[in-house]
Amino acid sequence: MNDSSEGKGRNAADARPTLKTIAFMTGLGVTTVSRALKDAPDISADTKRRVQLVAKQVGYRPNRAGVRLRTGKTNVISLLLNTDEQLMGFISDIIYGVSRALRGTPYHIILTPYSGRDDPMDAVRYVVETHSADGIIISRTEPQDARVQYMLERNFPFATHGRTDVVPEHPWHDFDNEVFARLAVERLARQGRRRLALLAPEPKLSYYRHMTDGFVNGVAECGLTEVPFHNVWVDQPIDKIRDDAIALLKRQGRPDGIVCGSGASAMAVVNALEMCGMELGREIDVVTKQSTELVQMFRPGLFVVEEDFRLAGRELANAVLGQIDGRPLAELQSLSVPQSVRDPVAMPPTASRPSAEVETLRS
Amino acid sequence: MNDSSEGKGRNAADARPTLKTIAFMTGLGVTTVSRALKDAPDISADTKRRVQLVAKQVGYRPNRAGVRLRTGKTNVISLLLNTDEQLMGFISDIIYGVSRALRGTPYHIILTPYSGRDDPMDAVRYVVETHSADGIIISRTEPQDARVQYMLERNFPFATHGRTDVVPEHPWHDFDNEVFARLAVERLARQGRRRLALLAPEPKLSYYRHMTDGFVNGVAECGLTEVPFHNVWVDQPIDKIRDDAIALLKRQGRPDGIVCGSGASAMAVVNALEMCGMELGREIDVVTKQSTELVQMFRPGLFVVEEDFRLAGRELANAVLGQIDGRPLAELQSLSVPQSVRDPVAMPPTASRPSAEVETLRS
DNA sequence: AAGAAAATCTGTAACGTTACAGGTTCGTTG
DNA sequence: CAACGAACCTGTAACGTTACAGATTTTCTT
Repeated sequence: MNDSSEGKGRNAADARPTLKTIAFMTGLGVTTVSRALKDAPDISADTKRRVQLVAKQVGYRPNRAGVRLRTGKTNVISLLLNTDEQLMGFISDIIYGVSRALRGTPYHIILTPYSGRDDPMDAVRYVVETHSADGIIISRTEPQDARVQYMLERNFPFATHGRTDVVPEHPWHDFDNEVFARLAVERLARQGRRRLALLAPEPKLSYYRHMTDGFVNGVAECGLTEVPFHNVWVDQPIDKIRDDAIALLKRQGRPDGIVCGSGASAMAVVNALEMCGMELGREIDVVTKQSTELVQMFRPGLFVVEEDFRLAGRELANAVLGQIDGRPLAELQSLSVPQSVRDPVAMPPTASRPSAEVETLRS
Repeated sequence: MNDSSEGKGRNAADARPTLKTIAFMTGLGVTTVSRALKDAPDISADTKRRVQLVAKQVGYRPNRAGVRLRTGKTNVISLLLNTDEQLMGFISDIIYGVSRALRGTPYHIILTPYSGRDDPMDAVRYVVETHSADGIIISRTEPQDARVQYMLERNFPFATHGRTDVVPEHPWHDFDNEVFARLAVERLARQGRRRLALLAPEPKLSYYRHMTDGFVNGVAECGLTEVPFHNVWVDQPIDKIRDDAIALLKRQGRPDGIVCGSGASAMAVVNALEMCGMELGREIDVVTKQSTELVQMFRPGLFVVEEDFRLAGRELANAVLGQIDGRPLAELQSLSVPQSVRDPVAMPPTASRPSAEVETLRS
């Protein structure tokens, strides 16, 4: 036994206990304590129990800096966030989901924000180069996403919110925007609407294609007409969306149905309707995504499809963790498929809220 | 010069450069390099320049784990978040503000979420005990906030979103809810409203008192009547708020003006109005806070007061940093005072948005 | 010219952890 | 009874950094 082990460190009550503290208390070596705590095979069951008991008693918690320095493991997941105006709406839900999935694990969540003016690559590079996290979660993926390629090349664990076309494949979670758009179109068709417009995401993003595909196919299958509504995206400033929507509604063959790719943009569209003196549900119907009940509460006349960002956060977190643990790719990819469009709520207060109609499929 | 310094570490191109790398390249000792990089007085200007040049060339970045282990400094600010349903709305803005203020500093943001079911103290204790951050930001303060007392006793740097009555004082940022409520009441009075109700925050929170004080005084000064609206709080489930609001509006002497302590709750209230067949601006007026333009866009008939959570995030971050740097308390407390109520927007599209009418006073 | 002081630089140790390469003890085998 | 192996335990070194207590050289003083 190392006789100086008690003299040096202030093992008194005030300081945080370390392996050394426990080693001293149990009369064991530091190495033994370390191994006992991680249930190594070459430590006797007896010793393990003893060490673990003492460790719990004194409230031992491994020093993250020590572990990180020695092993390189940070026990951190980095959430890369685009902190621009309209994009921040649902991130709180994603955060919630991620933090829920990380509960009970040693992982911390660290935020690495970047604004749209920066190169999104910089943030990724920073985390990878300084190894300031064990895994990364990114969103707003593009079909050929440079960040994805970068991380794949460097074998850095990550998961994306949204699919990509990059090969080889990688962990992701996605909402099925194709199904969303098709459901929306079909619903509007059943309402008797014939001329539909789509407020789509930014064209460079992966899910632009999904959503427009679903929309276009739906329109074709239902024998409807698409009213072009271009150069506007769901995450542009809402003033701009509103103004463009007004222009759209004042055009010659204006739409009698609009599909909105996000809750916030739907607000702008509804605002535009009002300004044009149109009434939701009469001259026109609108289908939108909603991630919080607020959207439909504020505008009972809207058709909505639920998108659960908390679920997305959980799935994403589990995907990165799975990737870190080397689990097979198939388990790390999941698609959340909307099941139906919820009708506008009736004026008499609906007491109970229908449960979310979304289920997760694993590929 | 340590001749083995090149043999051991793989100083090749792939690995991250460390002090040792630079020491080898410059022919100096590791200590000298360390000191040169932090501009220590006992290093010649010449050497400093040389070292710093090389460091920049090779892209040196101090290893956080090394620094943290040696010095105890984590370079992390922990944001404690209550991740319950209605509370998450504006956190993305706070995060934005915090991350903006931390830009260019070595600080990272780490999230420490807790749900309402947990003791909020646990999260604080965890961070303080494991020293997993250099400073903490908390919100939802109570007049005698246990977390504040705990951190004060342990001399742990922090800042609160919301004031407390705890002595000694501590760094905080707050929105002046008293002024908000008074402005709201006065505006409603000028609209000719006589019977006002307040949808206040949870009574145990600090700002419950501020807001009710402002409301009650305003009502008294304007010679109006308060319609009691109790046992409902702004951050309760919005179904509950809506239902209670309906009950309120069906009561005998129902209000003709309502002040809402949050944007989300205002949506519930407006929804209730509709269900009771009342029209915003005719039988009744509503004043609410809005942190995003969406509120008024979606309901142009609302009176709103802007509350800037991004500003709050910035102020809070600067307050913790200031506290860590030992700056005087006076610089670490700031109050954001609303200047006026913005009137409902006219139906013809208002092109330019009036600039935020909020300024920050330092005490 | 000798000594002191200033200006620069450096090695050692330590922060807490774990990989690795031994130790020691004891029971078993031939 | 020597040799072996299994079962357990342990010390050393290293991860990258910085505080500290010297070294060494140069520049003043007197």
